[in-house]
Amino acid sequence: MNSVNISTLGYALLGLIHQKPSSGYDLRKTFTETAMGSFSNSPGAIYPALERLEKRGSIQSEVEDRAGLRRRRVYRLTASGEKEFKHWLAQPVTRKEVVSGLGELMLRFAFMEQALGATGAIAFLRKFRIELDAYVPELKKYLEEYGAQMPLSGMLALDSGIRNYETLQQWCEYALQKYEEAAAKKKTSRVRPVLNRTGGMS
Amino acid sequence: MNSVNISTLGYALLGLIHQKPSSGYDLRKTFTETAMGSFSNSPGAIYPALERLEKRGSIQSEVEDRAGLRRRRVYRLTASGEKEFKHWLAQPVTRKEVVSGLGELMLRFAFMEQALGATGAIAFLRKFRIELDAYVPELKKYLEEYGAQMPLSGMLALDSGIRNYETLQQWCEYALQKYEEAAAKKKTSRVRPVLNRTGGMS
DNA sequence: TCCACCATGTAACTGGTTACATGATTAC
DNA sequence: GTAATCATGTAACCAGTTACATGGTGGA
Repeated sequence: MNSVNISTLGYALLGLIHQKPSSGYDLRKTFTETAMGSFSNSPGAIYPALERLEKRGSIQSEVEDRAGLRRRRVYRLTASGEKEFKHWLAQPVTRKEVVSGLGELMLRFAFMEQALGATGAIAFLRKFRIELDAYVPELKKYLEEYGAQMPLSGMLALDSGIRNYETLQQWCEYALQKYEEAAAKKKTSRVRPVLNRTGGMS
Repeated sequence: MNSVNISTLGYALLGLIHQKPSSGYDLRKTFTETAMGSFSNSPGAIYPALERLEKRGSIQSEVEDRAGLRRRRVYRLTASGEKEFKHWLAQPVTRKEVVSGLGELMLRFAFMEQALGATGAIAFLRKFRIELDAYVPELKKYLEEYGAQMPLSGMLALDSGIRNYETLQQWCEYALQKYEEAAAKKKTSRVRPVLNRTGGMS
């Protein structure tokens, strides 16, 4: 538990390593090949970030020396790293993040279930919805007040932002519903619920 | 025309100064009070950014010494600054920006009309739509392929991203329509079109 | 032989964050 | 006199970008 903060990239790495012990190369591949493309896959970002995390004691590495292939340094979470990761996940959704940190917010949510379970995900969604419900009317009011004196493209840009937040509101409802469904299934069948693909995701 | 690149914040400043010559304090206020809240309003970001822009010759300052109030340094665009600004605006919409630079993209659009006119805005929207139309199916395919093996929250996070891009597609249509309307009005009435507020923005 | 892929690093640079410093004016 | 607002700066720190370096393995 060092004093310096962990960056968004750092948490993304913690989350992926939490899923499965990985090497720097694995992580880079994840960033290039999966939908996490918003993160940089450059070695100059990832390897130093891993070093920092190791230095602060959140992860620890082990060199895997396999015949043939080049040795790879595989990282796994330490107990304190897992604690930090969960603490990050459990952070309440703030207004500030809703305004300018949506990416990190969604990252948190993506990792949430695996580390905090459905309960954590639901709590997150509820708080998120509250913040969205407070923010959207403000944006609309702003558009109404100043829209007329803006050039059309400025007005439309603002409108685009509002639409995005409204879409998030709808998404919150949808996601909460999905969790309710999953909970109901669990209750009746006593079996780990399989994803219900009816109704079409997206 | 220095060699170093201008950051997103730099372009945001150029755009605002292009609208109206401003002091650092004015610009900070804009970031705190308007919908441009995603930019930092900290003096440690803005004043150095203004200095850099001035050093490279994109803006130039003049100290306004008004009786009573503290002197303020007011910046305005130079000819070369305006050229750089317009060049940035005219940049084609790339896949990369669609994936991880949406913020800058919308910033560009917001400033577009005022500097490049409706023609520029329309060209932007068309290219944007093409990139979105190419990207959205890829995301959906990815969700279909890997969604089942992801935890529900991961799947939902991805779904949220897809919804956002779909909303942008719809927004593109809407925006293009608005520009067509504006063009039609201009043609028939030969008057600078007033914003049509019917149909409800957002 | 040379390319593609596996795999890890380093070094220079730079822009943004946080926090502190300063000082004038207006209103209470 | 003191708080709020106007107004501009500086300094330490740090993370990420770009680009380069290195080297092993397998296949064409």
